[in-house]
Amino acid sequence: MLPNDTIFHGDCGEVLKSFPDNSVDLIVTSPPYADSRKSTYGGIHPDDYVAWFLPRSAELLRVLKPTGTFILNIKEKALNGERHTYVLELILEMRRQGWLWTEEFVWHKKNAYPGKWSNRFRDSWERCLQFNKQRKFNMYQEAVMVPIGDWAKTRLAKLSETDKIRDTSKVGSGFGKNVSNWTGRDMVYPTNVLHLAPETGNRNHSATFPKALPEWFINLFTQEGDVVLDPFLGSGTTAIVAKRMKRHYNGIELNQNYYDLAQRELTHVERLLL
Amino acid sequence: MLPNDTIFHGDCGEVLKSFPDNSVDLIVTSPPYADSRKSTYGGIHPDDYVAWFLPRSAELLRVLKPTGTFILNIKEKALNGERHTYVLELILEMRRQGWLWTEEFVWHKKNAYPGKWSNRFRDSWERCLQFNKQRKFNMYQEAVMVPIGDWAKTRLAKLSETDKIRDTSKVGSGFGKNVSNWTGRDMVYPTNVLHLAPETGNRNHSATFPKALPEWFINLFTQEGDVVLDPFLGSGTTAIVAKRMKRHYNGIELNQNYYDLAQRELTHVERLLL
DNA sequence: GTTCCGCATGAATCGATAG
DNA sequence: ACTATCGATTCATGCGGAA
Repeated sequence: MLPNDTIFHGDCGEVLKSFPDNSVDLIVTSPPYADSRKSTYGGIHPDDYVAWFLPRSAELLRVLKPTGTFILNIKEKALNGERHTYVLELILEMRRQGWLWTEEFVWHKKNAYPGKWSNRFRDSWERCLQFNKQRKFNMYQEAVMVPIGDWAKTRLAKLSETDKIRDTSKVGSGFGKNVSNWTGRDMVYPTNVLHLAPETGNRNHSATFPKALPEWFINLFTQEGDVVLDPFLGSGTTAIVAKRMKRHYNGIELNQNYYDLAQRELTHVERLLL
Repeated sequence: MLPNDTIFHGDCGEVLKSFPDNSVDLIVTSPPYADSRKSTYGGIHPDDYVAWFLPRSAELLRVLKPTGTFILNIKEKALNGERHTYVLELILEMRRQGWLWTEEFVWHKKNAYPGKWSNRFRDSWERCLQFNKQRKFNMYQEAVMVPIGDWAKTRLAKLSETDKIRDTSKVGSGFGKNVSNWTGRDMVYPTNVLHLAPETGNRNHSATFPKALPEWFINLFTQEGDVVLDPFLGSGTTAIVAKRMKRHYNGIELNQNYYDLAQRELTHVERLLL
């Protein structure tokens, strides 16, 4: 049996072995980027990244339902003046593993990390790779429809966290539907480019994973009561968002501090929702 | 000798052989996309694309100056419900050929044409892959600076004491800043995400390659008098823009109709410039 | 309660210098 | 020669306290 609404402390490559086959509707995660969070994770060298990731993605392939989706938020770093190729190689290897590479969304980060270099500009986008087990999968496009016009800037990016909490408690059906309630029929489907600002104010976790990102994919690929898994949970963003949206969550986190933090946050959120 | 301001009729794989080594400052092109412009180009199947492209990129590597840059505007198509992997494979193979993969710019097409599919949204972005021969290349960043955001007006109006010195981040990210460095700035450097609307008006060429795209890269990677090459010239956009910007151009086009069209347009532009 | 304003923060990368 | 560490660079946001 798949445990519901649980987070685990450990390496997802190990923890996932206790999960049953075909039990998760959506995996959405942002794994540790190569060599970047050295102080908190082991710091995997770019050259070793694919070999490190593949056993874990094999487990993810096993636990995902045939109609489910895997969203992988990742970006290769620049090394010796070049973009490293490990993400490209990862896509090719995951296909050999049995995954279908359905789509690549662009997450455009408006307030990207500052800096100036002689040979490149600031990197203001990341990949959100969509993988599936089969060509037919669950997708609820109506749940992420947006007002005609500049959808992301005017709606998604501007909603503050308190706005979302208020809306959730009032309507209780997730934030995408609320938007459609307000604006009536002038709605269109979005594109594969997402405009979201990373949250820079989080003092507890160095990696910015804005709530709106998992929220958008949870709306798009799941319904209420479905199971969302984040095998690299970090400070718990995905689980918190899933819980608020009335989905079941499962999360795995290796780092003790993040695990504790996620536990605390989730307890807090669950109390709020009662 | 490299001919200046000339366009050639033929396959660039052949025509380029008459070009001398190390003679071009910037190559910017949008090659025929796999299998998409079948009626006009032969239609290379996605599975054959890499093998078709590599001999041509080998010639491009030869003719490019060591300080030069190659910008390849390309996007893989969706086939059987998946994104095809030929662009990823092409990047890996071009590196084996000797290219450095310096950067991947995202061209966000704001007015992407509408459409609805059961398993994906509209594709509103394309890759602009930057390749170089060596880690040191010519880049004129000042030429593409953009106006600073509105935030600066209020933020920089009054500086605190910490704003005037180098203030190191407390979280150990190693990032320090001196806010007073920004005062008096009107223009800032852009990021690696380009926001340009495709031009819809050109009925003569099936691929939309807006003038602003080659223009931006010509500004960034060349100075007046430099040589710009487009080995898949199409209706001549790159050559026309280069000419207007006082760069020398060379173009190659296989299709007779596009070749004639580009000739006519260029004659017209050159007359205007006199 | 609402708006305004000050301020810390961030999945970064390169080149130089040191071991 | 090859790796490790360190300093320099600089944009836009959301939060919290003040008005």
